[in-house]
Amino acid sequence: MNKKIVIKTLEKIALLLELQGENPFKVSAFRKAANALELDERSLNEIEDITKLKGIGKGTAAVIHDLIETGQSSQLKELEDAVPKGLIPLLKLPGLGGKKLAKLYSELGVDSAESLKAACEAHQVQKLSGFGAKTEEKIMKELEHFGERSERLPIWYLQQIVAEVNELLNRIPEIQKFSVAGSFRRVSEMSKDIDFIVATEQPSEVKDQLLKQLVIKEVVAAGDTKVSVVLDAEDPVSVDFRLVALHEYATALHHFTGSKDHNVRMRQLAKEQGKKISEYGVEQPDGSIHTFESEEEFFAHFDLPFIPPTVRESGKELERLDELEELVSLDQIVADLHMHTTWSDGAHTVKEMGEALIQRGYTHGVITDHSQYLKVANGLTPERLQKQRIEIYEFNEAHPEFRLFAGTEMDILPNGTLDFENEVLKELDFVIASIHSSFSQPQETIMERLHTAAQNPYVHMIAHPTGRIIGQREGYNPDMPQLIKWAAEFGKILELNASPYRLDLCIEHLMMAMEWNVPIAINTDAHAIEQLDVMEIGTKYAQKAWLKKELIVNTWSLDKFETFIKKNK
DNA sequence: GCCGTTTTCGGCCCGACTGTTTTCAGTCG
Repeated sequence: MNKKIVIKTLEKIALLLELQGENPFKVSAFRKAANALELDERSLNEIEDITKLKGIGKGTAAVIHDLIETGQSSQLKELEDAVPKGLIPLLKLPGLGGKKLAKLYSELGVDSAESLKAACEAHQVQKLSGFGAKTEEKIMKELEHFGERSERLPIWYLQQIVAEVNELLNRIPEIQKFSVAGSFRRVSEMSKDIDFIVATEQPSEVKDQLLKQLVIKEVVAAGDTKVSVVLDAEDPVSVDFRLVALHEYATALHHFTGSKDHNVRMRQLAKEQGKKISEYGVEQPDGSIHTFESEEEFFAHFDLPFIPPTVRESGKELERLDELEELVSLDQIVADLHMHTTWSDGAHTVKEMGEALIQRGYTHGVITDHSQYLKVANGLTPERLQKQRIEIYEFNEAHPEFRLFAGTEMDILPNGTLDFENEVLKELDFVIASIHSSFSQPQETIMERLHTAAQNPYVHMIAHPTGRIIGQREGYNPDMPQLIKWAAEFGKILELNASPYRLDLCIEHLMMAMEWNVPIAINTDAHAIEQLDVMEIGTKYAQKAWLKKELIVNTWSLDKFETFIKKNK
């Protein structure tokens, strides 16, 4: 039995229980069980007693055994019979959870977006207890955009899918080389599908393996050059696999990485030289087909430097070749200025995070746990902050080759004040100010809050300045041109939060910040060591905005950084 | 449903927010 299927089954049961309005703790028990399995590195066969795993008890173990023995879960089947399929996507409507949907279903027979809409239009919904006219109105409004929602999927969601597929492709011995392509490779915020280029001499064997090992909802095409499927994930994802010969790999990768406009521009350029580009190679004036070992060689064939996928967008990049060298790349990053530890809501200790930074070859970093206001995140009081500082300085004594700074991610409170007094802030090496609450205040109020932070002499940086979550929420809608001007005026850093959930600032605002010479810090906001990896996404995203590396604070040397953070003291 | 124990039942993160209510349930992060 495939462990993935077990995990998915437990998660599906949780979802359906939720829709029945079940006890939320029971629902989360199934999710926890799924999570426990996911976190355990062993395969199902290697786990002797599954109930020994924290989070798996009698009930969930029974589901798992049922699944292993019979190949299916009777509990899931029962639930699927009891809960209409059309209700599942409705859980995504903001304001509708399991209980409300359960009520809509049992009282009004709502079982799909269509029937929900009809019930709203007939003003049936507002008659239910717990519902009112406002709720009904809100549901109707949300339903308008409902269909469009899943057409494009956010990078943070696709990232997990890509990681899983990568792992699978790695395990197929007939595959010589592979890479993700398409807009995901270009680090787009949203993509409608995922493309993979696979080099192999045995396409039909690879095809069979793919069809066998992927968790597939629908097979769209299954030939020897292209396998196209819809994966059965939480949000179904279209994935195309292009199977090519090794010598075609570079041109295929380039072709399917796009963008369309970039390819058009490249083909124009080729035509001027009497050549023709296709996914299979470059046709020379004499009709012969030229192929390449790598994309670098491909570009060199046209006397071009390597153009990173991230900037292959409008075609205009071919006129900005001299700027390519100024773009930031991961190996120039020497610091991470925003991360959490077990002192607040992080998973690893100060020591563990610090050592992880050293291992990445960084020269310095800042520990920035949450401040006292954020009680759910176990935010630090001034007293705990002081204790933490001792731990940080002890770390520095033990690691003279590296420098860890003591910082905070301090909340900008809803009432416009800061979570710490200046007395507290001035003891810290680095101060981040962030908004985590009352997103729906009017812009004017939000800007007053941000202004307080921007003009405070002890604040160094504003983190995730808009508060957006890609594809999920807009954030608190600050007046960004104004905030950027303040940052320039008061000498503050603005963050490019590298988490794929955020990528905040966005490209447009990064470009604006660059015009104003505002320094940008690309930070992971890591809550665990593994999340330090998102620095790669962050630097690639910075490339998309053509951000010049001298403006990027974490390419600065330790000396330069230290001079900058001390200048206000 | 799981866990842990002051060992078989109460807590599970918990507080803000919203839209209902008229003291609170459901949702959300």
